[in-house]
Amino acid sequence: MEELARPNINTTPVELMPDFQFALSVDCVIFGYDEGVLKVLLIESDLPTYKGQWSLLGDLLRPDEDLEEASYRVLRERTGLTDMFLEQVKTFGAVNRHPAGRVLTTAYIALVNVKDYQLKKKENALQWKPVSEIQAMAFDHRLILDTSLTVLQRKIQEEPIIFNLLEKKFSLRDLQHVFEQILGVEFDRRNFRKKLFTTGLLMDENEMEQQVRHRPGRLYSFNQKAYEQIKRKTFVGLQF
Amino acid sequence: MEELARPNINTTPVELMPDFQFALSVDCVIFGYDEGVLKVLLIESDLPTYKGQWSLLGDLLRPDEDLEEASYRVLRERTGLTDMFLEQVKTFGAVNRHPAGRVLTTAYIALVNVKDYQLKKKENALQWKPVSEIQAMAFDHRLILDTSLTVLQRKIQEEPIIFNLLEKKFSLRDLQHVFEQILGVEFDRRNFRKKLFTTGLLMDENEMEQQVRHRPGRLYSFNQKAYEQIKRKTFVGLQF
DNA sequence: TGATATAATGTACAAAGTACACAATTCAGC
DNA sequence: GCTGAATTGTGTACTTTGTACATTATATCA
Repeated sequence: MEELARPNINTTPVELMPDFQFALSVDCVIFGYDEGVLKVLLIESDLPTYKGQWSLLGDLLRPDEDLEEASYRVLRERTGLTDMFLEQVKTFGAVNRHPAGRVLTTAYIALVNVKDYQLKKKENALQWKPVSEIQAMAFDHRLILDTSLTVLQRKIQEEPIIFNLLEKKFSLRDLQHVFEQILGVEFDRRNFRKKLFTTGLLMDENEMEQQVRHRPGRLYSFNQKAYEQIKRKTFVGLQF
Repeated sequence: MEELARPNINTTPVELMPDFQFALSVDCVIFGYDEGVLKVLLIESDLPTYKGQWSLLGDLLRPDEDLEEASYRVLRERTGLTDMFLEQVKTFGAVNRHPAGRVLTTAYIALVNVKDYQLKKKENALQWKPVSEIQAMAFDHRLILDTSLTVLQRKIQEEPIIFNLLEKKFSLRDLQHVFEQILGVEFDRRNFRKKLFTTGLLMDENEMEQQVRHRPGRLYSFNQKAYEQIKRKTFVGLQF
């Protein structure tokens, strides 16, 4: 029971000025699915310590800005996209994680459809890198990426967020391949279709794939309304 | 694409001094299971804004301290406990969440066995409150509590962390009741037993309950070694 | 028109989840 | 020492979900 008499921020009025000595940043782990491969959007760092290494897209939090707002801003400034799926993952607070001083960072996962986003030529330092090919990264960004990928793997099994990686209309083959890429497993095609159809979350668009060099498949879209109705019945069960 | 030329913390060497103007805190949502009820350890606030309202246990992050370390320190200082289950939940960063200035807070969930912890008389502002009876709280702590409870509900279904709330040796009745308290559902007793036994995570202690006014039940403990071996086979399946 | 690539479909079996009832044991109170 | 109250411990039939697996159909390309 050390230091119990010390003024506490939650219980005692204190002058905080000497405590305002941290910087905060947000880092966005922007996932995209492109040509059958899970990729993440990275940028080359110019910091002396990490010259030429890949880094996540992030920026400092501003004094008048919510954390959520900051992550949206980074996404918007870097990709031009708005309205993408974005969710907080974790805050990384190791003392020496940033060479400029005590900077803590809150990581966000974003899921974007790479077809909605064309890389600007001016931003040639930005690159979609296949997740499986990424080696070392600047700062603790490799740890952040690994953590985010684990969270993504869990979340796509619990909520139908994976559709954010695909175009509005998609084939079941595409859908299955995204799952397989992210989870690192393979599904039986017939069982996968059966499972997905029984969720009731797929809406038949009555259209076929175009310009494929094989028999075209039907196109489906995510039925948001059906999901809103289903999701109230929260699942309870033990699975460890 | 606003402000792309602006120096960026991840890519460009910048002088950060003017950006170090945030304070950080950790807040611990300390759950305990006591006499059949899920409780959380709270403290009364003395801040003028929240006089007399209940608040989570938290403290300011120190300049030389990892986030994790800070949350362990709060737990240790307040409860005298070490080695409890502790896990980060989320960081709350609304601009006006703290009256003293721009203070962001990272919430941690802790699971403790209340039998290990006896409230000190000096700390009479501390109290175990049944989660179901908590109304308004100081700051955004009600939001933090609600978020943490949701996370706890998810996590106890995915990992065998619930044993942290019980004594080393427990009856299946106790175990079932903790699950039911946290999840807000009721299980069939026979099916619950069957399910738990087939996990292979219960070790029969060959002891019986003492001093109960009914037929005593067998006591079990959590088999950590069995879990270490099982958990490699990560489960894959869709359940939305 | 033949080769290649993938779509679409169903069934049998195994595993897991669910619903449900009765005898046995301990203590408390008389 | 008997009775009532509370709870333990156990099994089976049924339903639902998951899994393994092969054939025909349709489009493009050469």
